[in-house]
Amino acid sequence: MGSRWGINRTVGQIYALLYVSPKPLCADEIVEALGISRSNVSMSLRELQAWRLVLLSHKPGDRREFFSAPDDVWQILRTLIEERKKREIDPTLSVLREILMQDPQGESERFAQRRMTEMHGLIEQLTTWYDDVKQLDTQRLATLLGLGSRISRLLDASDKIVSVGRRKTKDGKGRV
Amino acid sequence: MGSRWGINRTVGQIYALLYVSPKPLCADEIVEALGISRSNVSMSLRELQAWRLVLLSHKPGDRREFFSAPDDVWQILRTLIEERKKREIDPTLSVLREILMQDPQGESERFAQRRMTEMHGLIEQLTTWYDDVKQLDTQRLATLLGLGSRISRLLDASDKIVSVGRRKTKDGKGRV
DNA sequence: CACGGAGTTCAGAAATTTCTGAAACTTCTA
DNA sequence: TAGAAGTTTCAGAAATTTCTGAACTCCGTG
Repeated sequence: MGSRWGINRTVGQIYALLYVSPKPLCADEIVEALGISRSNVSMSLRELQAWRLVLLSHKPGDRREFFSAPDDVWQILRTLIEERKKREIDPTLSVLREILMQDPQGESERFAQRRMTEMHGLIEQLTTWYDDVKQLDTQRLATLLGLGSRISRLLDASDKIVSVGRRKTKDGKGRV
Repeated sequence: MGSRWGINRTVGQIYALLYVSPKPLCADEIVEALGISRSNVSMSLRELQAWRLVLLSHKPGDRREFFSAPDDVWQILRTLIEERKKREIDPTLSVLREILMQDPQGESERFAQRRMTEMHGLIEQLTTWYDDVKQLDTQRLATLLGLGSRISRLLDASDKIVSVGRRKTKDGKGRV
């Protein structure tokens, strides 16, 4: 299924298996379930650990390691996004910053820099927003999502809250 | 640079080139600039068109086609997200739905279905939210992003707006 | 209606990514 | 300290993806 989450096919398969499995699995159980090599499982689990997507557990008197996915899907999503940001967005941002440090040579360079400044600004706005929003607990996040189209009306109200500061709002409608 | 946007390296390079280029380019100019084969450029441009990421233009008395990226980065982002959703999220959702139609056989199947229901719910919540938010014009979207951490406080206020309906809010603070 | 420039197609080559088996390593136990 | 059970590593094999050159289509022109 969806193997375009920044991880490869096998890793995805293993994670899907752990996700739907009612109890933690050990490496050999995964080998058997998916028909892939032991070493592949080992490397893939290592990868999942690097992504902090799996939980490790042990049974008393058993040396094997058992793996499972977190219970909370929201938590999984948060981890996934956090890791992707770390691996993809952050490096992109710093490359962009480096380029923007240099002085542009000639007209087309200037244009290119302007464009990259725009791109940088966009990404930075998004990550700033994300860094804020990720602080919210899942409950509130769900409320925010559920708000949906009403968000627009609310925005108008917030224009006032923000611009007028702490003064009382007169109504919930807003302008435009 | 960032070639993990669901498109391949060359396509990314070409798009980056178009993005920073002050004027539309024709296929041969891209060949020359990037040192890749004509056929590769042709196929990559085709791909970019399929993603609706490029604009096509012509010069009078010239049969060649000229390509460029939209001026507005926000618009580029919107298109990118929309297309990825169409290609990745939507198919995932329908596969999930299909699976959830079937009756689970046995205990572990039941568990698996519960898990998939959770996943389905999560994705649906996110896409519903997205479908709403994408209606907003860029101006408002920027405001929403800029709101950042204040969003939390606002959420508490919105609890009231939503639950009390259209009545006037007493202050912008909220509780907690 | 043959020519040439522009664009496209596609089979195989090249590059990249992923997977495997065999050997090495680690711990625990007897 | 030998060995059993589990895990890890890694060089090369296999699979997949991407790229290319050569042939082809599609116009408009002289």
